[in-house]
Amino acid sequence: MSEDRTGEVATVRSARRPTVKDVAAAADVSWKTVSNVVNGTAPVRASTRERVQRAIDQLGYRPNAAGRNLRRGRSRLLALAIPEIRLAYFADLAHAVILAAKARGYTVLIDETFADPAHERVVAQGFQVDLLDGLIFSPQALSDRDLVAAGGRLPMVMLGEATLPLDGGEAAADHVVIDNVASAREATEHLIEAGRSRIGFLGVRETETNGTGVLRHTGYAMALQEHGLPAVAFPAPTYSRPGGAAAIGAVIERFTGPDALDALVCANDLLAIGAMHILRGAGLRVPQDVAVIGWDGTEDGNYSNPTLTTVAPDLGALAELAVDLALGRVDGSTASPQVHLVGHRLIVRESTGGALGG
Amino acid sequence: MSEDRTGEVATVRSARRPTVKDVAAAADVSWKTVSNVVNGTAPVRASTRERVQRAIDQLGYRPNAAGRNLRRGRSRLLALAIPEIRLAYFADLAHAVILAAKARGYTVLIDETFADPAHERVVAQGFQVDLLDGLIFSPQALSDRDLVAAGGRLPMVMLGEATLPLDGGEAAADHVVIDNVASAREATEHLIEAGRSRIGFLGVRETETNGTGVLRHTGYAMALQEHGLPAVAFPAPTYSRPGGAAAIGAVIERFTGPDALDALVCANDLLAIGAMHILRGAGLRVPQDVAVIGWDGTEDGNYSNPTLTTVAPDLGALAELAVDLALGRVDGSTASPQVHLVGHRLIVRESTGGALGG
DNA sequence: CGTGCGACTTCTAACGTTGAATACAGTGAT
DNA sequence: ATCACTGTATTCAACGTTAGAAGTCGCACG
Repeated sequence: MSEDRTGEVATVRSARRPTVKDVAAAADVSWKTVSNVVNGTAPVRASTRERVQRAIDQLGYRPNAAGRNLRRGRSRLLALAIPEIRLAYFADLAHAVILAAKARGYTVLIDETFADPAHERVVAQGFQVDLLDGLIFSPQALSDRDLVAAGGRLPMVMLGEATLPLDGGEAAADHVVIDNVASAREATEHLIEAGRSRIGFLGVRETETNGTGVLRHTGYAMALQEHGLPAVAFPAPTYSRPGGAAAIGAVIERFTGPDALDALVCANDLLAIGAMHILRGAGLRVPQDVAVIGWDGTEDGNYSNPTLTTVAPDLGALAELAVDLALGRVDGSTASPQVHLVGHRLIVRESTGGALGG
Repeated sequence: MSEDRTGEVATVRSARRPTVKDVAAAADVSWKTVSNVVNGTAPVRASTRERVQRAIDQLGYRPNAAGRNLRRGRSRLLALAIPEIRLAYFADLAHAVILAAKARGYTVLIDETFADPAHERVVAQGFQVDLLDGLIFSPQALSDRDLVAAGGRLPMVMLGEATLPLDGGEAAADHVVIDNVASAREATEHLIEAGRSRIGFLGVRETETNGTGVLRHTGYAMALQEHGLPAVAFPAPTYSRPGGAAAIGAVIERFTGPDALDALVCANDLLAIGAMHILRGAGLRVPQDVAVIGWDGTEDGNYSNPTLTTVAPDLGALAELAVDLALGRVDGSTASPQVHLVGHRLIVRESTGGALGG
């Protein structure tokens, strides 16, 4: 009850940050008792606990993370490495990962790799300084073998399969992905059922041999082949709106004339939106002249004009699984690395003939 | 030259993480020399440095952040607290902050507050655990006086003026903002020059008395008053696409009939896109029937249909200034808190009669 | 030949925290 | 009164790093 005269629970600010010892002195107990109060490590008499708590509030004490981490050997920090946060899909992903991590008492640190191989290598090694408990990685430039080879002791979970071995070989690290081939088949079947027959694909990249784009293209090609329809693929420089615009701008003549394409499967929503932008500029109507479909289920597509049909991954499940796998390895699990599939669903909207939607 | 037999620069992985002492043993030098090599603290002979470096690479040694931070009293971590990363503006902002921080040797940790007052208070106190060197905060629920009062010893920089005192009083913390009143006047003038006379505003919020939305509304109202035109404001539940859609959906009759509004100033791009979505659903054409303008300069607006006129803040400058201010206070500057303005520009696109654009 | 310098080592201490082991009451049973 | 016991509270040591001081060694230079 030795409140100071200014009354209330006044926060006292001093130059130096208070340590557990300052609190101990203020509460007239040993610093270990303060630690026990903070961490619930050992039983503390109610009256003592209150006294300590009051001192903590008064001094504005908060445990120092460096000291704690050093002692505990854990930082409760997880990094999420993605190509670029401005891409809506990765923002959605980051959001889901942040939530999943927070639910488990972890904090997320975001690293943008810009698909730079050198940077990805540094990330795989754990950021030059040993700070993290785990890493969730959405690589773009390097394969998972490269990364695991470069990699350090850090528990690492991969997202997307820029890195997935096509040959069915064992994964070098845990992966969490949607079934890209299957979803691409569904998406393409959807267009065929809607009566389209000259269906293009946008989003292969020269530099990739087994990435997401390649797998989606594979599913697309399988569906077309089953129906005896012709396939045609267009490369995209980047998986972005400008990338989609540039790619389609370069081949716009394929959408006019007698053999004009009447549908376009795009490797993601951004490419689709960039493509639609150019199609519109060329006087083509979506979906009347060209049906368009994308991936990722970003909110954009629900408000675009026309609204965009898309394959939406179950990001919540993906993030939770990724975080659990990473933290599992933090706690010493040594289960052999696996590829884990999470769900997806096709959301039909205007761009393939669906309704406006909400 | 005591390479092991497997040759090359093989990465050796052991159970325990190597420490500076392990490296020292491997390189046959004192641990102090290793430290000197890592930090460049003292001159080391080139040959020795190489030997140490080889040991570092071989063992995969990376300095332990906890130990280092504890000793140095710095973590080189900065937090960016924003309402939600999925909102494109905040993703753009995060990107800019991450870049600016990285250029200064800092890493960014992102916290989503969801505009929750309790959470914002915890953030202002520095996250329960003393981990950060500084905080860049885009508050939504609380005023800056609340936050500074709740706040701890952490250098804090505010973005946006959910918190800016209207009375011209001294700021309680550093702020970095664009001139919202002026930019709103420009935006509104732009519509007036384009011949619009019944101009609505979307994006006031009941709970705010001096936030961004309020300031933009102020500039809007000033411009209309100067031209003797009537003003009408619509509240928005959230600054999001669904928020904009819901808000305009509720007042859609104001856009039809004899007194129909012919322009809409929206407090941000997301509201504008949500609004355009509903207008389209109601059979109204943008810009022919209603001109629409937003804020933030997000990429969406450059690919929407129609493309969206917007006020784009200079995010690069904003982020750099914010980071510099935060780090300045880390290094002990005690300049009195100020409001710093950064530039903005009006980008005219289709939604107010401009061209399609790139 | 000593002096001075560069390169390195050794030693000490400290950052703030917490697990383990230990001390100390007070209580109740014997 | 003695002993064991339980509930509290304390002391000790260690996590990995780096700053500083002081000392060692060899070599070049005056």
